[in-house]
Amino acid sequence: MTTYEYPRAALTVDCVVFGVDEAGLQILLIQRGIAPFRGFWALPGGFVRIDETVEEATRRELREETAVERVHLEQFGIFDAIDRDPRERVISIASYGLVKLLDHRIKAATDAAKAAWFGADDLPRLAFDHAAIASAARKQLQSKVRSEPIGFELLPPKFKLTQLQRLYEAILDRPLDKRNFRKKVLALDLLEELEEVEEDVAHRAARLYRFDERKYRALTKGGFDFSL
Amino acid sequence: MTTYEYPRAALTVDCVVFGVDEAGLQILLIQRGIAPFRGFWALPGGFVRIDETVEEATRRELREETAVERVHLEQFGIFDAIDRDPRERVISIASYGLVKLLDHRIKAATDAAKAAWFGADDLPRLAFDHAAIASAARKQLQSKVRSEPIGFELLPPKFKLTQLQRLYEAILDRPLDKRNFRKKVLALDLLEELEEVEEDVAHRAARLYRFDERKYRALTKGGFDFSL
DNA sequence: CCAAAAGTGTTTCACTTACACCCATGA
DNA sequence: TCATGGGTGTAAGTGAAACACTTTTGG
Repeated sequence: MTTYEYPRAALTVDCVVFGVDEAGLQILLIQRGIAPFRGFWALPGGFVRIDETVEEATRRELREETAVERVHLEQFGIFDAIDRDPRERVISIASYGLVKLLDHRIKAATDAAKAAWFGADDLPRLAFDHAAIASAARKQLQSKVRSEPIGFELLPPKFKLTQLQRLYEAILDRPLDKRNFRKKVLALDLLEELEEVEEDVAHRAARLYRFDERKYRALTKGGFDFSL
Repeated sequence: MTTYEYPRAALTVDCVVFGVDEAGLQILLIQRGIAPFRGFWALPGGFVRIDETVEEATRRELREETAVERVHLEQFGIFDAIDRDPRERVISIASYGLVKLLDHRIKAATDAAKAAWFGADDLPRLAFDHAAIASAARKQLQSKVRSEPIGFELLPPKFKLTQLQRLYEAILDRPLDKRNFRKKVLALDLLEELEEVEEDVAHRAARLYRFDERKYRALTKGGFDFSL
């Protein structure tokens, strides 16, 4: 059991990094410099080293390839088709990541590896089976957002309810009723209403809110329903 | 990219096989014949070969170690702590499996490897991190059973509603109201009511039902709520 | 005063929950 | 006739969905 009868598959991680801006849900891609799929856009990712966990590998690859550092990660699937990589047998563990776009918009563009954001509905042709991975990630995000308040990971610390609503609309890909949305999200009692309001806008200033992680942790034991 | 800078982790699969009988939810374990953890009970599983998918590896290991053949499998997690295997770095992909206990009750006991069923609440001390894997599998099963009718995988083709209710009670680990359960499960319109009834029982004979996979497939696009 | 987004309640309908008794069968 | 599980309906409460106008601000 310390020697092996069989050759091993290689293990990689791939990560679908989501951000949201005015244009909706965005995904971070890198352009490959080497074959196969040279010149194609692809998900950031790479091989898992023997002395790191899967999450550590994912964070390391994101740092190296896209300079993304603060990111909420969730593993969501395994991609293991025998021929998904033409070079050799590679099994990939897929995660999605959520970042506050403003933090990362510029960094990604200035990193050595060519990285860029694309609209989630408007991805270029991707290397390997990355299109399938990205599509699975969106489905997973849609389903996860109903049972956990992960959406807040995508917003700045202070935000207005309209921003939050736009975020959920982008993720769920359907319009939500304003009054019902506010009623429900406030009823969860996870938001702290701040004194501050928006400034310098040509219309009524919006009240700002902050996600109250303390209240969330208190609620989280027992699970709850976040569906909208 | 065809040679590697870094040594590779080994990739394994582990499977939490669930069955249900009168005593409730059961889990299938094998007793280890070799070190480490010699003599301990463990989840069936083993190394993934280079020419098989993760699901194929899981099915192969189940066949080899427990003679379990017909099983509904779902991957649910990755166990990747650096030191989870004392021999070397091993990353494991965990699945749970659902079997009709009657099919497998005897086979498991007669296979070469020593295998046996244990009450899910009454597991022995397990090898490696298998206790954590089994516990995660139960949680996952509880949550999955709310969104998909996987419970039927655990029952014989023809069953009575009381059996189905006992099954859900075993999985969810709480009592359910008989009238509400029947109302809801019939309202889903996934069951075909058979002409046949139970026989040779010392009380009123129960009507038998069959899961209608056709109707399920029709409903499945759009997703639905199976919570009880 | 106009444009643009913020903010606010009520009604309807569907679903969930709680709850107790009679029925059929074999021993 | 008794013991055992099978089978049935209703009322009250909760949550989801639909829906339109007034407020505030800067230009």
